[in-house]
Amino acid sequence: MAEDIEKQAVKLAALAHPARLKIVRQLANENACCVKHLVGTTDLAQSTVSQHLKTLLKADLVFFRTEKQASWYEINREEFAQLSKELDHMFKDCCKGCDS
Amino acid sequence: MAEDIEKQAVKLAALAHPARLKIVRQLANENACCVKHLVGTTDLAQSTVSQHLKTLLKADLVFFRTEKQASWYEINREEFAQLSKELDHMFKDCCKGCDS
DNA sequence: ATCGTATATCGTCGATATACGATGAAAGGT
DNA sequence: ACCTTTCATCGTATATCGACGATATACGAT
Repeated sequence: MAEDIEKQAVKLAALAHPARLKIVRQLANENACCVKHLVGTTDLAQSTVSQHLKTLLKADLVFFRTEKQASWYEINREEFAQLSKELDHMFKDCCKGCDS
Repeated sequence: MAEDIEKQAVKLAALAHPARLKIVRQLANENACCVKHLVGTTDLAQSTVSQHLKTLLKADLVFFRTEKQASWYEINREEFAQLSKELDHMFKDCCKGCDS
């Protein structure tokens, strides 16, 4: 469970930045985007966007695949659903001592 | 909506730390705790715990009241429910272009 | 082979976060 | 009055983040 907390923190940290939230929204709307497209919608440098995507990828919040020269990032809806559920569970007092 | 994103990011950032997640769990289980008690359960210095609580308070994730010499921090369940809902909404593609 | 396009990574730097101990304020107990 | 308990804040040291430009890599086109 201690590891669970670490992973939760990593996921939450990955989302705790306006630029990454915007990227996630974009991905949610289009399902998948290549980097260039995201650069266009965020007005950040390409290297910065790449960095943010790496953060999201490390947190397993997005999928990655390469197609020709382009890299495609796709939203991982399951992880979001899971995280939302965990958050919902966290604040409920229904599970005193169950440590989950 | 842009402000919305900022506030979301602040809340998520407040949760994006193992120590604060543990504190929140504790608060969820006991509804409210004083600082000393939280210090006991986190093996961090008292000043560090106070600092983390300040972060949670700034993000409106907890309530604060003082009673005698003690400070009581109480979980704000509504904010958690709201955040969970927003997270759930975020990854769904049901709202293309609705920007909410 | 060379060029252009799309990305990732590196190096850097200022800003922010995290931890601690020391100090001080508020309130209760002796 | 004095001491203890409880907590917040300050100062400091260190680590991590977030941004950029520069550079490296991969690959298709010419």
